[in-house]
Amino acid sequence: MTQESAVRVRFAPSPTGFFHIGSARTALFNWLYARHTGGTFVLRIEDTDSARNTPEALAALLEGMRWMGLDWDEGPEAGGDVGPYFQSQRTAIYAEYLQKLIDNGRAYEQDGAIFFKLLGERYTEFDKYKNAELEKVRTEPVTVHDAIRGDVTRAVETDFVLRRSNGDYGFHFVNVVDDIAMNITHVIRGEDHLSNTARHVEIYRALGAEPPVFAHIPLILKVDGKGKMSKRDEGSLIEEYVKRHFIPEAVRNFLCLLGWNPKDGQEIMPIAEIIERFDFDGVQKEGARFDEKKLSHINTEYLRALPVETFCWMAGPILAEAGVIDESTGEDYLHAVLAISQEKARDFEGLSELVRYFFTEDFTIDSGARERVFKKGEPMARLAELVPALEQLDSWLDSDIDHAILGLAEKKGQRKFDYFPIARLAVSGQAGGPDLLALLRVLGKERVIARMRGFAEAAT
RNA sequence: GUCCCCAUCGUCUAGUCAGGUCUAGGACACUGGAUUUUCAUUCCAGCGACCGGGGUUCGAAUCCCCGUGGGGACGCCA
Repeated sequence: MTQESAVRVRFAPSPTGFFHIGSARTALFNWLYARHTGGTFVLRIEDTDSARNTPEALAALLEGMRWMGLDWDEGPEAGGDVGPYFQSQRTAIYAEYLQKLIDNGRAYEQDGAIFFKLLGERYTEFDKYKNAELEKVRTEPVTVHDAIRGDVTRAVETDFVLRRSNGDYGFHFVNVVDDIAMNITHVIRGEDHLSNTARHVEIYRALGAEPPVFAHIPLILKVDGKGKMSKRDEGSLIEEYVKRHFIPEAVRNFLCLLGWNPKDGQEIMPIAEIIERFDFDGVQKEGARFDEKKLSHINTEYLRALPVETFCWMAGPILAEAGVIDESTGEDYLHAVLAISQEKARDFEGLSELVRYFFTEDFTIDSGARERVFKKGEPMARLAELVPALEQLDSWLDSDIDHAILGLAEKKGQRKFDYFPIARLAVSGQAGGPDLLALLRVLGKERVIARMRGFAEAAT
């Protein structure tokens, strides 16, 4: 695995300003394969469309890659021997390869554009889809050897544009030229390119180059409805998960599982293990539907597994951003709150609401929680008994509080847990949250007594 | 419309390539129960699928064909 290999894969996005989940997974699979084989992962920017390619768009892309933990060996900021890694800077190379095809007799000019010339008998046919008379070519069908799907045979029957009349080069051409010039050995890309591949192979052959190994991975489909997930769909942008404070390793782990699996049911795995086990044999052929419930589950697992120090370090900025804490918040107190909250949290997105009452006296009493607590027993009576009992305490450890409540219960002929729900409600306004004893301890005696008194007064 | 790819629980999937061990396994979600001071965790149980039809075979989720369904490609977009 760590052995050097000749494998060279590439991820060739066109910067649009967003990092689409499908692109992210294509990048991920390429990266996994490179790391698995000890090969080289190349990042090539397909920025031929100058109109929509901005520095911001590129930055967004690179940021997304970094967030996902996908490091590239060659490309922007990394350099490499076969650059430049921006298509916009490679026109001289394209011109050179195009000249080869012209010299070959495999390219010709028409209406100011340069077309690729297919080999075979020509005839004219009315094409229903394009609703026009078209010149078609009876070509020898091309068989593509796909590492995931096996042999796929498809014929290309119309000449296509290599260079547009405005001087820009077409996608199919530059894509192949770059892959040849960059010595790409494995092309791992979305299944939407499968039909284009025959065209690409034609170009390889015309250029006298050996086609790489192709591996077409399944597409990510909409959660509901038809078709593949597009940038307009909810949840389709990596940026969204960044904003919602998902754990990048969790998102990456989830994406690995969309279309690939290790066959033994293992799902949550350190990336090193996934790298070791990743191969084309485990890649699915069918499109996969994006299931955010599962993503959330994996994210929660990662969250709970975080070392408490890491959890605190990650939570701080999020709580600050939500206005739950500020510079005046004590380090130790914050740490204590987070330490008892981590196991109850599902995600960073909901953490702020989960812990808000720790940091303000201006919290509300949840009506649903209130209803539940008041459903049975005499909570107000219990609360009235509780306040003086707690007030007497000199020491405020979990065990001290526990003993006090237990003693009180025995004296009053109640059960210990007759006091718990109302205590929690009075100090937090909630019916759920961290372990009650820990919660009271962290809140501190003063605050607990004050809140309980306040609650009792408000109720009368 | 033409061509290409695909087809197991609601979803992600194992099993398909090398037919029997599959009364089809796991995970998410959902439901119920146990534990529990709340919430959650954990544990147990339940729900739930081989798209249809033909064939081949002693035997098919697995192989073949047709149908249907889903996805994709058919730009002087990438």
